Amino acid sequence: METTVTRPDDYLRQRGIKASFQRVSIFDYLRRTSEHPSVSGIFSELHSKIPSLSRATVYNTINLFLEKNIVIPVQVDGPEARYDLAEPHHAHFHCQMCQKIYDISSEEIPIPEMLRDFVVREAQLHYMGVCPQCR
Amino acid sequence: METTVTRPDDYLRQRGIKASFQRVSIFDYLRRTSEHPSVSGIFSELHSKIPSLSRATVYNTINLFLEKNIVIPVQVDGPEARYDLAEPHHAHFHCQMCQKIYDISSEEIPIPEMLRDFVVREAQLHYMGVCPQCR
DNA sequence: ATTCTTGCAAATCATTTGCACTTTA
DNA sequence: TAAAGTGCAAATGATTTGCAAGAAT
Repeated sequence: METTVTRPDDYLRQRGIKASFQRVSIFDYLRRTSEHPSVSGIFSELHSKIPSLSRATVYNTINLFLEKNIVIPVQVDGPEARYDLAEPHHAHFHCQMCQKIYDISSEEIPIPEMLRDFVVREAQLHYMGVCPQCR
Repeated sequence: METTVTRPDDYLRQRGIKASFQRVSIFDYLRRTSEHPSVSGIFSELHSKIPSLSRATVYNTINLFLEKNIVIPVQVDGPEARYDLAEPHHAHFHCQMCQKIYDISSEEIPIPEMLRDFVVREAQLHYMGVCPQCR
């Protein structure tokens, strides 16, 4: 049995996004990393590969990805927003000491009866506290 | 049977916080409102009652409350952070059109086995999408 | 009297914007 | 080649900081 993984550029084009080198690189990095990076994080990572890369482009791209529901903001108490690829029913643990964000495997998140008349696009389960390394 | 509600100033003192007029007012407003306000929201609301109030004081107070786990940041994709009183196992729905945040009554949120060695201070269940008024 | 809090103004930092240039389809 | 994306630098807006004056114990 063979698994076919959609190529990043096709994935973007399927969503009506022109697959520029910068956008593909950013999407690709988000796919590979588990850092849940901020814009600065993405910028510093890719700046070495793409020296001409500008912060504004990273902001533009992230905003585009947010619009198209390709990424979601991850809850952090801090000055910079941090992002993750949008995968429905995804849980996170945010360490309040070291600011690291862990992915948590969780069962399906239930949609309460109360949200009957709402369009629910995303459900995030978010834990906060102190991770084992910081205790 | 009589219900005793802790007075705001006692609640703060119990947590080692001096109960200044500004702090009590801010805490009190967070208790009364269901706006999940930003710092500007708090400031505009209280500015009429306390004309001398400064934005810096609201920031100081919110940061103090965050440290003491009295408030939590609520996930919003937008420029300003928004806050709510910390009540464990609390769910929110964030409307991506009108930016309103609804409180959702939800069952106890389970703590996954995977977080055995973590100190979990808060668990938030966060839904995003479009509310009935904006559909 | 000492210590902590407030309020102002200036400083900082994240994010957005305008515009000339470059790339993609 | 037309339409859309990029990069720079300046602008904006949220948050933080330094410090003098004020309040609490």
